[in-house]
Amino acid sequence: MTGVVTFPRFDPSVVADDGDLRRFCSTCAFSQACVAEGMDKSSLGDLHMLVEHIGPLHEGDHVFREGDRFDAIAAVRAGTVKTYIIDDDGREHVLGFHLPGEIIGLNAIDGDRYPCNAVALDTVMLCRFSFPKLSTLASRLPGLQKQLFKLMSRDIGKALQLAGDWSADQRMAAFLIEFSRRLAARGFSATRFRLTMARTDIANYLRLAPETVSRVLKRLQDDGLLRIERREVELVGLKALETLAAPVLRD
Amino acid sequence: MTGVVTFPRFDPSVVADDGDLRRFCSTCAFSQACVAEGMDKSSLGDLHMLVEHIGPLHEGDHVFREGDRFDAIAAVRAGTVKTYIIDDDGREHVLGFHLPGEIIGLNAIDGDRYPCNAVALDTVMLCRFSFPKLSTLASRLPGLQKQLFKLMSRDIGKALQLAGDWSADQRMAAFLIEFSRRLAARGFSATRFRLTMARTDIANYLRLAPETVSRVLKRLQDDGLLRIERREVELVGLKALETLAAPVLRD
DNA sequence: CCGATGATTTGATTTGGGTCAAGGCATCGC
DNA sequence: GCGATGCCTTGACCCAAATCAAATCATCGG
Repeated sequence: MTGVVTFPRFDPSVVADDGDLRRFCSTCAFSQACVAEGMDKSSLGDLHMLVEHIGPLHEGDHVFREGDRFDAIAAVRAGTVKTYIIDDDGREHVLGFHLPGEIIGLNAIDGDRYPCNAVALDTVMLCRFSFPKLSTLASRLPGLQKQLFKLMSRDIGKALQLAGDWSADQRMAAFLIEFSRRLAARGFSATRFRLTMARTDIANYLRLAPETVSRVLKRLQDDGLLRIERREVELVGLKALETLAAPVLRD
Repeated sequence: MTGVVTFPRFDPSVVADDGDLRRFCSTCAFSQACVAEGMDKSSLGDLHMLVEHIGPLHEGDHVFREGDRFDAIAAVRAGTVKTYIIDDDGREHVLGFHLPGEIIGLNAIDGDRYPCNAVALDTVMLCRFSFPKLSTLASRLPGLQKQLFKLMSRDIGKALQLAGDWSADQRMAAFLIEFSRRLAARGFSATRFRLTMARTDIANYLRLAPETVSRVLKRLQDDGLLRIERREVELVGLKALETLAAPVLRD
């Protein structure tokens, strides 16, 4: 890969310096989705009443840690959050990467403590929602309730997808395609982007060794399906990658 | 294993012949849990108003199939339900086994069709809850809403557990211990029980080959951790099995 | 009882991905 | 600039579990 490729990047400072975070939040994916699910727009104010704006958090800062008392879920507003656990042998298991508009903490609702850690991979802004308050509000706003049900249901499906029995190539392709789609849904390029996480994180997410991640990426590059240089990725053979990922993503 | 061991078994006919299914349902785990989450007992009637009793289904009967229009979740009242998908190569991926008191269909809420199949492994009785009606009711009954949130949150955690990177022995031990605990919670023996599913089902659930399941069980038996004869199991070394399963179950 | 059928076990062999070890290559503080 | 640091890649080798093949066992219809 010659001539350094430039990638569109989400720049949190655009938001952070905006001065009116509430205005941003009113257009955030979570609020929008609630409205899409039938929540009256006039209720957005109620929802925003209980939002607490958090951030900016910097790379390595934790949103919460395993064992912390659970009292709130959070919508990522900018940046990437990694959720993970450390097992008895000190191995890290990455549970997910969370992009702007996505919710973290849904797996903590059952139980009074967070069952995992959440750490910022870059500069992160969050909307924090007290969960007791949110569920009280959800009783009054069916659109909000429905959106919460949907989000949790989706997370079950995503986790089961990850749990499936797939080859290293299939896992990697599915990861790249899914990441690409999530970026595209946020207005970024589906074919050129920057990975916000280290190879080790990808490995721990896909349950592979970092060496395997490296080798699979090299193989996909040699086969002309993608170009990758450090964390900059270009998906050249999007179709072929989608075919490879199809059984995992079920589409 | 000489002298045939007898195992306590859940006999659905006891319920099916009871004649008053509603009475049974009023004491089912789901309703009880809603009350435990703060739902007023006087609201049990409202909940039962929208229950539709299904069954008995027999071994091999499907509760729903992938692609069916989603309109209801169901609480297992008796028997065991297996949820699974078939991938492009015709391989079966088992998503879960569901015992009395457990809910199936929660991963279908996001989307208008069931994303998986659900089949009876033995004689099954179900309580069917229209999901639109249930969520409407949940708006009025915070205890019910809370219980639904918790159940879904728990399912996310369970799925992520299954997704972890564990050895065949750890997976098998975790499966047995979890199954044992779920039976114990329903008043059955924690150490002697009958597996309601085939080796192949266990294999497809744990993402192992059936031959591996067989070999792991043999090894655990040779090591004195359990005795198994066809589907009858006795957990002899419960402590040792729990130790083996601990990193998976995180306890 | 008997053959058929499907589930399970057992043995032999293969292999995908892990582990170990060694370099390469950006980035950063001094 | 330059060594230190951490991340990433590459190569050699190994192993847990898969695959392939075949035998055993339980169940069941007739």
